[in-house]
Amino acid sequence: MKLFGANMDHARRFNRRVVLETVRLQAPLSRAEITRATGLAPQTISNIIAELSEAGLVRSVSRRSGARGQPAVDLDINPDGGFTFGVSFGHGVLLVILTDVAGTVRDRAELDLASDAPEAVLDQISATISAMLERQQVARQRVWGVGLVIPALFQDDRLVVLGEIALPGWKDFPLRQALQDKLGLPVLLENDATAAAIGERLYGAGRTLTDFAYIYIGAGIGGGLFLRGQPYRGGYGKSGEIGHLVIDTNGRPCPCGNRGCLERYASVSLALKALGDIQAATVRHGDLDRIAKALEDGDPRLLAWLDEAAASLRQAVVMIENMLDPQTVILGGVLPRPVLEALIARIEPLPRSVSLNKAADTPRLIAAEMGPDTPALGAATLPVFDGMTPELSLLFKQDVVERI
Amino acid sequence: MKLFGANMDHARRFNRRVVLETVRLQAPLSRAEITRATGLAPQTISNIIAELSEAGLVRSVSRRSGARGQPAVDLDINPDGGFTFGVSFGHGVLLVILTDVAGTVRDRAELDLASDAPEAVLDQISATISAMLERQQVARQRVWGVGLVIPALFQDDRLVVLGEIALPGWKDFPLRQALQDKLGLPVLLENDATAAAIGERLYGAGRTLTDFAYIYIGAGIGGGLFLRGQPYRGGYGKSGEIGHLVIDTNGRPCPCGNRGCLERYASVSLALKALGDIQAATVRHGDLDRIAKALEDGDPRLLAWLDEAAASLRQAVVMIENMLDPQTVILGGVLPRPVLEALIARIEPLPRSVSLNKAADTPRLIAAEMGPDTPALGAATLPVFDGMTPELSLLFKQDVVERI
DNA sequence: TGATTAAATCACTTCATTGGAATAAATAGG
DNA sequence: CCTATTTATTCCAATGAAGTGATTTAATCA
Repeated sequence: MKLFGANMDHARRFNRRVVLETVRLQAPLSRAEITRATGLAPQTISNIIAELSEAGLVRSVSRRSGARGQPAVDLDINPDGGFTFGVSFGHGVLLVILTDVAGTVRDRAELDLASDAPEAVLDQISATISAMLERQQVARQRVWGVGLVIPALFQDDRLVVLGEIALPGWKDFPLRQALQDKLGLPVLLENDATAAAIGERLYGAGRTLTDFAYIYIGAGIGGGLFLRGQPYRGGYGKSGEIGHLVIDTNGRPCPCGNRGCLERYASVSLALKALGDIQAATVRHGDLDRIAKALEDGDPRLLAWLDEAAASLRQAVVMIENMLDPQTVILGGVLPRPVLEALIARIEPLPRSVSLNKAADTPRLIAAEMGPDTPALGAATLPVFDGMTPELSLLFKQDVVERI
Repeated sequence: MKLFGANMDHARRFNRRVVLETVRLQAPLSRAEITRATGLAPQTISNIIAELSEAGLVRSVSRRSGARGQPAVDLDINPDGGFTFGVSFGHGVLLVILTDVAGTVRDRAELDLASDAPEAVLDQISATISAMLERQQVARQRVWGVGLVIPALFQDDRLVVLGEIALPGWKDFPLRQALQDKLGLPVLLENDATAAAIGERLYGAGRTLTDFAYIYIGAGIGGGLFLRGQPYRGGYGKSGEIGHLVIDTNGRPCPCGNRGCLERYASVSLALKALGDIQAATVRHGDLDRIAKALEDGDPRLLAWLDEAAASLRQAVVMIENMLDPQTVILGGVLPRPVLEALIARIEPLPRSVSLNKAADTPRLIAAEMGPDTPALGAATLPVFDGMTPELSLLFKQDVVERI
């Protein structure tokens, strides 16, 4: 265990990030307001803003008027300050999204995967990204990085399989490094749930939260944790495997070896099975629309699944609350919004937990704001988070790419 | 949400703590070794050590020889650098412990509580502390603070009750502030499980760990989390309520309103009930010896309790692992060591979880090292942790007492 | 004994934040 | 319309933290 000391340079970089994050969350705001928000001296803010403007990350938007005194110049994040790609695949579909640092989607491509082989998939990703840069007239050096999301856990960039294997052939493939080498851009690898949590934190329901748990409903169930303003990946990088929380000791057997795991009751695969889809191990194109349609039609098979999923998720929420006492629990994933809302309606009211006593204005369970593109959107936020978020410990890491 | 900027003074205080923590964990070591461990410049370390020696926190112990070059001067923590008190009560007994900053117990007093009224208890604590300072010839200004542990959760220093009330009459009493005013010393309040986790982290089984969960077996069951090298208290300060993890959906009803909570299967109270103690809601003097004796005698009632407790704890461990992927889970509390070991032996082997794939040299479940005085010992570590641990965020807090 | 090696310190430099004074640009009030 | 007031921002020099490079100290090695 090595503890690193701090120096002026660390403080400098940390402060740039603090200012950037403050602007991001509270824009539009003036230099004077940043001063008050950060506790730094006005002169310091002036210097930092000058630098950030120079770098094209922050821009002046307007002069305020109406109040006394010299009118404040409002600042916000310059969307053209940088771009990131978000890539997700694993549902038989490859989704590539180009966003700017303000979180706006600039381009989007949805393709059928040509092959299941790792090399072929990487080629397809690379070609799509190059075409998109060309089409949007974005220079490669203005791209902060590429976020890659796969529905699995990993440790040191290698897949870890618990239970059934979602992606055979990928287990020992050095995915991140291979893509990074091919693209010449920094690549960040993350599991779907954690990426979604980061996305909600940057642009969605978790914007102002520091501590929350994200329950991700995809083909399986995943969990992403955000603790003390940072994603929590656990001692070995595999935290949030809430799909295997045991909901019913004598319940359905699970490939993981236990019985009654959450994932055996609430997942998109199971919803599809309930609707009569036999090959529902992976979620394929159009499946989500089918689920939305079934809800609209009041299909009793879907409603039965909803009830069962809600009952098991209710327990999972209480367990998470009792263990972590988060500010809130966010429920999200690939489900269409109406289905998600129907699910939440059925989960409530929640039973007692430590969260009962908290301020009444924070609901215990809320819906994620990103839509069904969640995996790719979450992926796209990874480089932004990595380059913007102030956490001194980040600055000691060797491989952090500094954008400021 | 307010984000604070850093300045040189923060870096300074942070680095003092980094050096102190490095010495604490790796002593004896030389200035040159600290340089290599922290990444700071030799001159910086020289300056910092000079300061810390001046303040009496670090001392030179010996000159090394045998190697070439100028012989290194080994340093370690000066035990006389500071003292802390640890106070626990709530088992009908008041326990006060005096330790130095190196973690050595200097004095210890175990008293029957004269009364259950808050004011009377505080008077008794205050008198005991004064007498102990007198007896050990320690000046009050050399005391870093007083740690106070009670077997309950709180939010903003006020008790939060979930289920049965352990300490009637205390609910809205401003415990921490009242004791602090009475003693003229900083008082830190913590729940039993988190304090025990901090204690294990500083001096026990968690010394070299950054991420672990502590399962505390007392009258009830509590949990203390240590994540990224810091105690995790949750969004509202009540994390770790693992006594109410649901182990069996259709199990025994719990006063919290749910069924099958862990606390209904594994706790000292239940062990005592199993041994025929009718009034076992609170654990009283001598009860723990009785349990140890029952194990020695092979009392079948205790063995049955052990089996049941082990089965439920086994599930809890797996849930914690799947949710947080900690480096390890530490089982501790007030149980006598042989009983604790018998319990762990019955919990193993653990079923599958994400922790299966981790390095084989780290066991998934280990026993805490502090003995039955755990609550008071954990309490005593609170001021040490608060004054020594390097975490930049701590330095932004207004009420942190700086010892360096 | 002199060369070599490593630890620790001395004198000086670097640089991000800071503090105080100065400047700019609006409103409020007479 | 003019002046006082208020607030935002910037100029300039000061502060104080870590860092650098040369130097001193004290051991082993040959």
